[in-house]
Amino acid sequence: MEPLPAPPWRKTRTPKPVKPQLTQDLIVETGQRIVGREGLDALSMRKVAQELDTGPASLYAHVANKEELLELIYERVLAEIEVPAPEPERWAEQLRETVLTMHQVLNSHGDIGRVSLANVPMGANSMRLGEGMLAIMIEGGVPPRLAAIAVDRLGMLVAADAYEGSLYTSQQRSSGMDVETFVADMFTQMEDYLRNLPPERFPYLTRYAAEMVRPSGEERFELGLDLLIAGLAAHVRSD
Amino acid sequence: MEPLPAPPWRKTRTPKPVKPQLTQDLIVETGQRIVGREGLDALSMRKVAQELDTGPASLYAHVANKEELLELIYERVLAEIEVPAPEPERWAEQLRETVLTMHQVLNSHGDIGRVSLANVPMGANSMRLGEGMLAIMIEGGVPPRLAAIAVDRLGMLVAADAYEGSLYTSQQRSSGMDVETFVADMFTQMEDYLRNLPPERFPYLTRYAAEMVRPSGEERFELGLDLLIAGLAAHVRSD
DNA sequence: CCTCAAGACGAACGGCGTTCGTGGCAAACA
DNA sequence: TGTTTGCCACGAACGCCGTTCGTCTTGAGG
Repeated sequence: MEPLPAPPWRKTRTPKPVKPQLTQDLIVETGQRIVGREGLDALSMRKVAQELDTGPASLYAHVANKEELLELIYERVLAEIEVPAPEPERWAEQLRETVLTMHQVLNSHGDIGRVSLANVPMGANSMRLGEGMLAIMIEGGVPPRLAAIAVDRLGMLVAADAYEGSLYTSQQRSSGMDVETFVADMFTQMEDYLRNLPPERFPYLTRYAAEMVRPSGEERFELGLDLLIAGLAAHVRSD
Repeated sequence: MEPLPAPPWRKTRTPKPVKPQLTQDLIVETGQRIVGREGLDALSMRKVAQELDTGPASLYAHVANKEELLELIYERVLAEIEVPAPEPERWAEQLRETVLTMHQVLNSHGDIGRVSLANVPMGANSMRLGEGMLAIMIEGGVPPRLAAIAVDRLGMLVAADAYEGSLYTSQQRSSGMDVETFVADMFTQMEDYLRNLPPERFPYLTRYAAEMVRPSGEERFELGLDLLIAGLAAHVRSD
């Protein structure tokens, strides 16, 4: 049945407010919500469009392509992170806290951190964070050449960790189990696998299976971070 | 025109050797060749099949899915890497050399190293390398708990670096320029970008733009590696 | 009231990983 | 030797994906 033409005496109220106008902000926000809820791999232009009750082609008026959308989401998340003003005596702690905050904020938005591995981020907030870490290290006495590369390596550490973390969450998501039993299951499986390797070829792996498998993602990250900072610290006194 | 039936007096020689029988090895080798030539993103099941003069469905008799194919290629490349028997006095140098060899071998096969970021590798050669590094560190006096996590972090470092490297090569590939001019161009562009940031908000980035941009991928990798090893070394004496 | 640029969007293109069902062939069995 | 049986090859298709083209709508400026 075809819709009748509206009676002319009824004021045709504009049906606009039902569908809030499409803007870049709205698109980025929607993308961020999807990544946070279902992970980076689940983000597609089509899904963003669907969530906004439109077709995928409509997005391209506000966003150049998927890559740009990802960078915009990434930048939006980075905005949550603050960097302290340098206190030279406390440079190591400040650096540690800053990177841990990055790690924590990024991981609280799914695996969005992976983005900085696929594109070299150049947005305002990436620059702000880079500037902040560089300042902390240089004021703390880290040689500038070292500090510059350290910024790069620390960013990589955070990003790679987000990637690794995304593996487990995606596997867990598709397994249907709740997080705790899944993690427990996986741990015991991997530990068993290592422990049952042929001990004559793998004496160390079989012996230290627990040490390989047990530490949580957070412990691993902190330890890797501390190793890096310790390495930096070794260059402060002698220079 | 339909082919005539072959005259019965001609010995019908089996046309087999023209198309060497499909095996897993052949598939993996072909995949490895494609990754080495065009990069990981260019590898598709369809392309492998095409290179073998068949359809994509044929591959699934020998390989469970794309992920398994990637792991098999990765394992095949790892086979080229040897790990030395531990000499406790030289643990740091041995570790450094081993990781550098990993980095170098993996990078000589395109960006195949990225695979270990997307799946936790569990193949024979991954185990062999893990065992080797663990042995070197523990015999050198690194506390086992630390050594176990270090294996993980070092693997991540190599993988993430392969990922980062793949960005530049893919961009360079699509730009059509030769490697050197592309790298030179990109360096000056990034350095200019950093140097021309508003200096009151970014005093350090503008001042140390050269230090941020100049070091080559190889220098960055070695430096990050050395920082990690230095961090490890700090734990050897005191334990 | 007309013009015209910009946003919205349906449809389609070419690609992807994977599955289904069929067909043929060679080895195992009778 | 004749028959069965199980495996491998493969064409076709499904349901995704990012992106583009051309058309339509709409609202602001002249």
